[in-house]
Amino acid sequence: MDKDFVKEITPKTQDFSQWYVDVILKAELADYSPVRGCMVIKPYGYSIWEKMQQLLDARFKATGHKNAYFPIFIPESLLQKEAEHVEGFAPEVAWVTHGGKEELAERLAVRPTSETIICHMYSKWIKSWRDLPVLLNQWCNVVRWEKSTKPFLRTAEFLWQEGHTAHSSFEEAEEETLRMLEVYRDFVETDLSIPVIKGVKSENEKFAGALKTYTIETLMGDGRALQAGTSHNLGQHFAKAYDITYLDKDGKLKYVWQTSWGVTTRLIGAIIMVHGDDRGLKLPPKIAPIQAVIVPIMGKESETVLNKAQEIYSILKNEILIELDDRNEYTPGWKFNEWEMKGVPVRIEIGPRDIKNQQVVLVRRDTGEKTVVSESELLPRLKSLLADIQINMFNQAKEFLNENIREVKNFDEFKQIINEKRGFIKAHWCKNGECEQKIKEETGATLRCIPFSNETTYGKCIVCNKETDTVVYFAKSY
RNA sequence: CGGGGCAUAGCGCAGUUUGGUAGCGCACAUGGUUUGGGACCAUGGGGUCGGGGGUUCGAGUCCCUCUGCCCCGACCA
Repeated sequence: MDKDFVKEITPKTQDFSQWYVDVILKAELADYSPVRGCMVIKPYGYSIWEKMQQLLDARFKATGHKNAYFPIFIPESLLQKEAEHVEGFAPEVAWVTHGGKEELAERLAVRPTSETIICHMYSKWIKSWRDLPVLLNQWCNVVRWEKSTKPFLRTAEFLWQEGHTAHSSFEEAEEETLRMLEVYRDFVETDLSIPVIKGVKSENEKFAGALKTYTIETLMGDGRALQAGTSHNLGQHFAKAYDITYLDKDGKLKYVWQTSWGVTTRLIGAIIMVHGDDRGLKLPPKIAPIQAVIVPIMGKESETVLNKAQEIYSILKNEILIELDDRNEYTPGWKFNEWEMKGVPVRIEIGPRDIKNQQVVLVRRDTGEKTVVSESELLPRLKSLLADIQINMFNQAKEFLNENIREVKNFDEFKQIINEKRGFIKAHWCKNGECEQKIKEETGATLRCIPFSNETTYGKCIVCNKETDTVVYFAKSY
């Protein structure tokens, strides 16, 4: 029961990167396109994104945000107003220089992110303290001319949501930044079953133009970290560059305080790399476009079996996301493999034997465990099974994360673990950028985040030996 | 952008050393038998051998060049 059922997928342990690409192609999540660095998200992959959109959008609405849409093109002059921001994004901006045959008077950037154009509009819209806060979100595509790409994790064009808010005080902006980080944590942990580490980015790693960047960091199956979502407190950097001012209650003209936050289709890559196994994708029920699939085992009594399968399908379809695989050209075994590859959380088998006993067989994708359930109890059992899978997948991933967080006391130990085991390394750090840089240069690991924590432990910076109370996470990352 | 590898049917490959009729497995189509972990038989369709240029009577094969993809670094969600 454990291996060799799916020959088309390279085993994870043999070549993790190849395994990842195999799963994407075999599960029909995406395909390569004729455009360098750009992929096609196929219907099955896109339906996962649609579920993410639903689940996140509901949370954004619940926290008072409204959706809007801003242009994909940004005039060069507008992009250049915030110095740090331009410098950060300049190397990966795509430019439109012509409209038809006419050369444009001013080049247009294809948005790498929308702070600049949104800030331009905010400066027109915001006049009074009564206009604040502004709480907007945009679902769109962005383009970053990346040098090396990988499906979902890093593509030249990708889909995301970007929240952009404006507030009347630092405290309020900070509160919003942390609120949305918590929304992301809740979404990723509850709905995607992926445990995260919440924290703040170092000065070197923060978003270009931000005051502070908060992050949720996750760990992939090969021991590399992945930034799963970020929330930025932009301070007044953009407000000053784009002249976003309002007249406050006290009659004084003041700059607004801003935030921005985003998650992307990269999260689909995270689901694959955190949960997937040698048989393919494994989807947490809450994000699965198909939560259960009915595979009828037809044989000689095909009509009876199919009728029963259809009857069960029509009852369940109002309750969960379910599909009936009544294709006659494939054998049950073939279908089992196919749906496992696609990560469907539960398979329902119905065959002649089951009909005789008024039962069905439930098989869970996360553990492979089979249970026989009487037909009358099917719905409640199925619902509790889905809930159980959701939690079990989180627990499995959490266990893996915990096993792969290692605390080190010195740089030698650090290097050894990065080379042999990867994962997150917890270490004391003196908050000096040079020590951080040295670690990056000598090991390839970066400072992923400074975790939120109420405990303070004193120790020595693993690079310079200076006494410090700060413990941070390092890892090799995607 | 540096280092390495690969490119022949939808996919995986052989053929390249030694130039001489484009092959195999899977997938696909049709018909039949099957169906509780990738069934079988029969018949059939599908190729500018990644693109361009060159050498040659003749190039998948030799030479030059461009492009794409994968892996490892640097840069990034």
